[in-house]
Order: sequence, then structure tokens, then C-alpha cells
Amino acid sequence: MNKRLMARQETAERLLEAARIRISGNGLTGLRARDVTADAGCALGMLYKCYSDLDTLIDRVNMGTLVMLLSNLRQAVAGTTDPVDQLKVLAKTYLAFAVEHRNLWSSVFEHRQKDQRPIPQDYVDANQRLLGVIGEAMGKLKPDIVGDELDARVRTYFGAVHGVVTLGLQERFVSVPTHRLEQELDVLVDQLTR
Amino acid sequence: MNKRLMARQETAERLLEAARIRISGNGLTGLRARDVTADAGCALGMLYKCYSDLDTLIDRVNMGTLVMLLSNLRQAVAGTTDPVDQLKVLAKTYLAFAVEHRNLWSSVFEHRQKDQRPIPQDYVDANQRLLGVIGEAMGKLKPDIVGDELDARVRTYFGAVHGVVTLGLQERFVSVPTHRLEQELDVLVDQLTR
DNA sequence: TGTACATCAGTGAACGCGCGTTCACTGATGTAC
DNA sequence: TGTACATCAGTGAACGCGCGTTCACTGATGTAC
Repeated sequence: MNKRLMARQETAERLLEAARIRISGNGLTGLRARDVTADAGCALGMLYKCYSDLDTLIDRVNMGTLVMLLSNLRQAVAGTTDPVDQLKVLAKTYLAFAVEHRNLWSSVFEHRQKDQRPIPQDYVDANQRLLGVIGEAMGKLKPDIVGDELDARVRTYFGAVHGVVTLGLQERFVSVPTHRLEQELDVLVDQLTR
Repeated sequence: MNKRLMARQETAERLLEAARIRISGNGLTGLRARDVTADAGCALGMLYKCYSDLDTLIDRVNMGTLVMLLSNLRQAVAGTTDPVDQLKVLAKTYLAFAVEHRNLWSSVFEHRQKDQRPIPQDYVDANQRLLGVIGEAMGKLKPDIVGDELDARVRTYFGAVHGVVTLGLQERFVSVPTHRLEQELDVLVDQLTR
């Protein structure tokens, strides 16, 4: 057993968790390197020993959020086999996730890569898997739609649900109570699954 | 005729236009006070003589964008009377606007008020009018839905279209060619107007 | 019309601050013999 | 097991820079008489 390696990983973990909690509480804009290291109980420099920079740390947090959502969605569809029910439950799970982890979830969409750094492959893969979950249900519902067309339809379905959820949670527009949002999401999914 | 007043208004106008062009070209994140004043051909200090701060100037640009969109939408519905056609043309106009003024449009959604400044009343009003345009068509289509329920339905309709458009234009996800996006939007509206 | 003074558009150097990132240093842990 | 040296986790003061905002100043325009 190597104490050094363990200590390092443990610190990296604490930093990740501290960043997650910060973002979850104050959103991405309020995030400062000093706060994260202070919360994690270590010196400022450690952030740069454990991660190449602050943006990379944020990417890790966002990746964790995507994985958590994916896991929730998979668990949600596992209970049913009827594709319409599956699509409905996926939409509701998505809404519930966005409500519960509002700031973590917006962070995934707000965070921009600096310079022209490419989007991490992890991200792209996770998105692919996310759409894949929808795609399975959609494929069962509309067996005649396949390939690129199915992909596009899945993205449209996701986009529609995502838009309703996002606008609903944004306080910029007159805010809607969550239960009404659920109702509206039901109507939306009903129409989209016809 | 007062030369001073005219000069002042003219400068304010030039600053507004310079900011609009900057945002249109580089997005909100690249916007710096120095660039705007340089583009407008005046000294840095003028920005603070004409506007209370940079954020206020951004608000003005965004307000202009909202007004422009609103005008496009009104023009678009004016051509038809059938509510389904109206909703379809509204969605397509929205897409076209977002494609043409991509950065201006995201600026409207990206810009956050600093501290706890309230959202300008202008903004809220413009949003109200925007939803009103959709509401008129929707009201004709579903005369039995009224009041709060109609409001919610309108917001849902807008959210769905907005989501599809936004995700479609975001390069983060595998990007979709515009013509496919139009197709998908057609399908979406078809289903939503049933 | 002319003169004296007040006002205010316009200037841009300088201020101030937040904040990401670095780096020389310390001391505990690991390694070689 | 002990000793000498190497490595590396951990520190936090200092650096550097971007950038919004201010402010003392200039000169043109407006006003009063």
C-alpha cells in the first residue's frame, strides 16, 4: 500500500466533491478556485497538482452529473416495457432530475471550453448513451423509423422535453409551479408519442 | 436644435450598434468595454456617460433582439388565418431567426443580471407579447383552453420549439443540418397542433 | 453682434480588484544499501 | 533495523493579467447680458 498515491487520490476526490457542492449551491458563475480548495481543506496549489486547471475540474463535475442522470434514466425505464410508458417516465425523470439538481444540471449546459479546446470525449459518449436510452424506447414505438431518421427524431424528442423543462425552471420568465410543469410535460409527451 | 443633445444620442446609438455587431460576431463572452468604444470610434469613458454600465448596454442590445424577433413573428402570422398554419409558420420563423442571429439570440438567454438586479421590465413585457402572439393562434386552435391553462400550454409549446432549436444549433451535440432541423420541427409542430 | 462665463461631450491614463496560475519551499513518505 | 538520500504531497505568498470603472482634464457648445 502506497500512502502517497492514496493521499493524492483522496485529495483529488475531496476537491471534486467540494466543487460539486459549490456548483450545486451557487451555480457555475460563483465558482472560484480558492473557495474550492478552502472547502476541500487544502492549499490553493493542490488544485493544480490534482487537475490541470479549474476548467478540467468543472468538466469532471459535469461528467459526474451526466452519469448520475444516465443512471436515473436507466433505472426509470427498467420498470416498464411499454414504449409510451417508457418515454413518459423518461420525461418525468428528466424533470425531476433537473429540479433536484438545478445548478448542477445548468452547469452542464453553461460550461464552455476555453480557447478552442475540444469537448471531452467522455461528454460526447455520455450524450450518446443518453440519447441511446431514448432511442430504444422510440425505436420500439416507431419500428419503421430507423438510422439517421431515428437519431433525428430522438434528438427532437429530447430537445422538446429539455426546452420545456429548462424554460420552466428559468426564473426569467414567469415561473411555473412544478406540478403544473408535470401536467404540461404529460400533455407534451402524450402528443409526441402518438 | 441642440447640438449637444444630438451628439450625445448619436454616440449612444453608435455604442449600441457597435455592441450589437460585436455580440453578433463573437458572442457575449468575447465582449469587452474597450472593444465596443473602439468600434464606436470614441473614448472608453463615453460608454459610462451614455449608459450606466456595460451590463445595461447589453440589456439594450438584447431588448432590440427581442423586438426584432417579435416583429418577425407578427409579420409571419399576418399572412395566414388558419391557427395550425400560424403555429407552423411561427416555429419556422423562430428557427430562421435563431439561425440568422445565432449569437444575438443566445445572448438573450445567456446574459445574467449581476448582483440581484431585477430583470428589466422591458424584457418581461416583450416576453409577454411574444407569448401573446403564440397565444392568439393557440387560442383559436383550442377554444376550450383558456386563462392560466392556455398560458401554460403556450409556454409548453414555446419551450418545446425553443428546445429543439437551441439543441439543434448547439455544436456540443452532434450537429444537425438545418434542413433536417426544419423537417423535425415540422414533425414536432404537426404533433403538437393535433 | 460681442463678450464672459457655464455647461457638458469627449478623452484616455490610471485605479482597483478579482482571480487563475505558478513556484520556491517544507516535511513526511518511500527507496537503496 | 538503521542511515542517507530521493521523491513528492502539500503550502500559500506572489505573480500576472484582464477588464470594468473612474476622474481630472480639454475644448467645443450653450447662455446671459
